[in-house]
Amino acid sequence: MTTEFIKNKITDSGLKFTHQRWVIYDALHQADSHPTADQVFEDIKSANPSISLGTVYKTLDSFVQTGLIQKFMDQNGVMRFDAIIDAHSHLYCKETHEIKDFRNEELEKIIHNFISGHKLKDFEVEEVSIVFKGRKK
Amino acid sequence: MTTEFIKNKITDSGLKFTHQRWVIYDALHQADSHPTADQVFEDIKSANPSISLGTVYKTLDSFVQTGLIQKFMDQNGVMRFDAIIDAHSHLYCKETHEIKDFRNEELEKIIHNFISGHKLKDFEVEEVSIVFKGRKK
DNA sequence: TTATCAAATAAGAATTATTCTTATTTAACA
DNA sequence: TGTTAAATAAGAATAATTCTTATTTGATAA
Ligand SMILES: [Mn+2]
Ligand SMILES: [Mn+2]
Ligand SMILES: [Zn+2]
Ligand SMILES: [Zn+2]
Repeated sequence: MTTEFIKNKITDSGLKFTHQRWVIYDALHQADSHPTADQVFEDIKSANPSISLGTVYKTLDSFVQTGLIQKFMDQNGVMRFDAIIDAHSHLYCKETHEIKDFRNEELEKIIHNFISGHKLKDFEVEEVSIVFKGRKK
Repeated sequence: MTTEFIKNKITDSGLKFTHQRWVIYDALHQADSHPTADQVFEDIKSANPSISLGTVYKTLDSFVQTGLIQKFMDQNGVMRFDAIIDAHSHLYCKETHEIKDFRNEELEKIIHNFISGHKLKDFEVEEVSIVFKGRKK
């Protein structure tokens, strides 16, 4: 993922291109876990000593608003950010609080079929969140 | 659900029976939504003016510890409590933040089968959380 | 029934992830 | 290169939850 590619991602979504936005997007994209705002901040602050945590929050949130990234709450009430935007599930480890992606087409298809076949008359489903909770071994 | 029945639930789980525990369990059980600790507190405080919010938190948590109730995080990072302990899914309204139960045996069976058929070698699944996010109409 | 004591509660302080406010800086564009 | 709206840094404010401690209470046994 080149600097130019990231720059285009950001400008295409209608946001000004800034150093902070580049660094934050890059850090999130390279993270294999699903970092919190604070973890992103820790990742980048040694190389960017003047960056502020408030900016990390605000920037991540504008990325969410423009559809560049996703966010969701974890079991501890902390926001987690995800550079992957297409439908996928998560494995949550109750011990380490790590969250790993679980991509499985069959599961996505099963759920999609289930929703199509069970239209609820008083609720419009927009997205489905599936979290497998347990512990890694 | 009689007072005696609630009392037995509480004492059978190894907890002392107290007025606060009775009132809190009763309030949660009567709630059709999935109330927050603060909502439970609001529900009961006019009839129990000396009860404290800290007690509501602590009591709900000991109910969770003994398996009497469940709890989970909502999308806003607020704990929600659920008197229903068997497996079921939830509908989350993005507008009102209401959470409704969605009980569907077919879905539970589909998910159960999926897990049995896809044992992950480095992760032990203990529970599955399925939330349909959208809006009520 | 009454005394005992571990457990539960009330009150308020502390914690912490997140949001808000405001002065300063900067990217985009004319 | 100057203008300006938007972005940022810094720190204060917020709010759900947890923690601390003094007081009260439920369960048990004398
Ligand atoms: Mn919070
Ligand atoms: Mn919190
Ligand atoms: Zn993910
Ligand atoms: Zn429920």
